[in-house]
Amino acid sequence: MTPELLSPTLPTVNVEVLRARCATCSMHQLCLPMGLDMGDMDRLDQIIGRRRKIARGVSLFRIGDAFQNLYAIRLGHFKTYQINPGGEEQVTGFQMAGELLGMDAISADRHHCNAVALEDSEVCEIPFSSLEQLLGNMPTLLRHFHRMMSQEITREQSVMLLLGNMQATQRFAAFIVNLASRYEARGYSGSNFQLRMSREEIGNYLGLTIESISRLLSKFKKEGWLRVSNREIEILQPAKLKAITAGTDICK
Amino acid sequence: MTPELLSPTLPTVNVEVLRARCATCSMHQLCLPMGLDMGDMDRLDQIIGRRRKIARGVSLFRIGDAFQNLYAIRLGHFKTYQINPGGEEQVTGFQMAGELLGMDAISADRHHCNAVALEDSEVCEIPFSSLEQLLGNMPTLLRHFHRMMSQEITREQSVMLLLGNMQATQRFAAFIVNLASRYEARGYSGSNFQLRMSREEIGNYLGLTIESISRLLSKFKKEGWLRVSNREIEILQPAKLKAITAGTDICK
DNA sequence: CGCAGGGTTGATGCTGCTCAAGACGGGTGG
DNA sequence: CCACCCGTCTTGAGCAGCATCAACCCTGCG
Repeated sequence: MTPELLSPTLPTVNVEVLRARCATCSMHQLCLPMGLDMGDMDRLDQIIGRRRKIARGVSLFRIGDAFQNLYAIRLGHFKTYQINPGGEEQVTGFQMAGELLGMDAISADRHHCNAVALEDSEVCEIPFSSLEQLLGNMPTLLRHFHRMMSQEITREQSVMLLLGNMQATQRFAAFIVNLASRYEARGYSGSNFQLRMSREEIGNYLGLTIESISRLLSKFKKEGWLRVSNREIEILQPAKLKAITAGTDICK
Repeated sequence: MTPELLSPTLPTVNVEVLRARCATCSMHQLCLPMGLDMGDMDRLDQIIGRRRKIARGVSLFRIGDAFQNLYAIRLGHFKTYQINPGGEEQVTGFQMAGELLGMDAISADRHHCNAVALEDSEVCEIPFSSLEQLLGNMPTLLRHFHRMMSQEITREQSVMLLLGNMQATQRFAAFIVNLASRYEARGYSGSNFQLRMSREEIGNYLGLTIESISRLLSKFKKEGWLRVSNREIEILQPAKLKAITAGTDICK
């Protein structure tokens, strides 16, 4: 692949593989290998299966699929959603690079949600049985894996809080603030970013309709808290948004 | 303690300790030791700390407490709740015997929610650092622990679904059906049981007010789906409740 | 140019919240 | 034993926040 990049004077190295090692991945400080030394990171690398490209709109896994792998997102964004018996979606989360997908499948050996790429993305396939073996021998990895699972639990608890007792304005502010902080943690701007999801997906996630999201965006724009253009977001008053999220500022 | 129970002709055995072993606990087929052989169960027993009694209304842990232990419920019921910045509670779950408390604290070494006994209860204290060491040497235990964490994730996802796109009637039916199935899994009646939580706690959990819960109970009674007397519940039409939960039956 | 998909805005209505009053049940003290 | 009280629960009336329905706009694309 792309052989023109390989100078003949250099030793032959498979570029794909090189690119794909944990040690050279920009997410290794957030992702599973966090805190591992080089030796351990190599051992982890060895069990990781394919690095797969997932095109926008394509499913990584679906409800009911047999559980084989966890997936670490290298690049891009995903949404996960469940289907209620009436056939309607419920978005349960938006995931970005450095996050792990599929942990809900461990309990029953089947996936409980669908995961779809919101844009062209890349993931690392982590065969769970191999990972579990490795965990037995690598306390640092074990610890970090538990932290990631636990993080998923606390993340969901905060969504429960959001859905259970916040008003629409507060929910939406919380959503924006949450995205901003996650981009910041990844070294991107926390004040300028693009929404990778549609209004409909946001509304579904927040337990609101698409119209409500649209109105909220208009209002946040009118109030001067945000600059909005299509899916482009600029946060103009981060403190205000945080205050609304916190409920300090009861502004409808 | 209770020396009158110890016949002088039998070898002296500490009754408290006997009572407290995993192997003799009625919950060992649901709880952490599930699937362990006797040897492994003994090793697990050895790391387990105190068996503590928690009186009704007393906190097992609070938000911000340093994380030391997970807790397995031997007996009784708990609720977990978060506090939003406005000081209001949001109940995030009700736990019963055989379930594990505290897994959300692994990620940050601090508890993220409060856990309060809904009635006089008993828990086993499981020092997490010891548990993690043990997990490295006991693949079966490791597997089951991951299943339990994953179960917590899927449980919360289904609450998100409930809060995100169900109507009040459906939420409440889902709540009752969920309780029933959990009692059944524990060998209790799935059609006759007592609510251990107040109307207010139910409402808070389901994102509804106490008045709504009260009205829903009255309605379910009037429709002949439930018999209700104070906190005593008898399910008269389980199929109906399941249909409402599933959304098959759009009955408001 | 026309179309499709996504987004915005307005008018109206319903579900569940708020506020208020009263009932019930269990516990306490006279 | 009754009177009283308190917390919990029930029921009713009115209201508001968000959903629903509908029309329209914008943008990209064939």
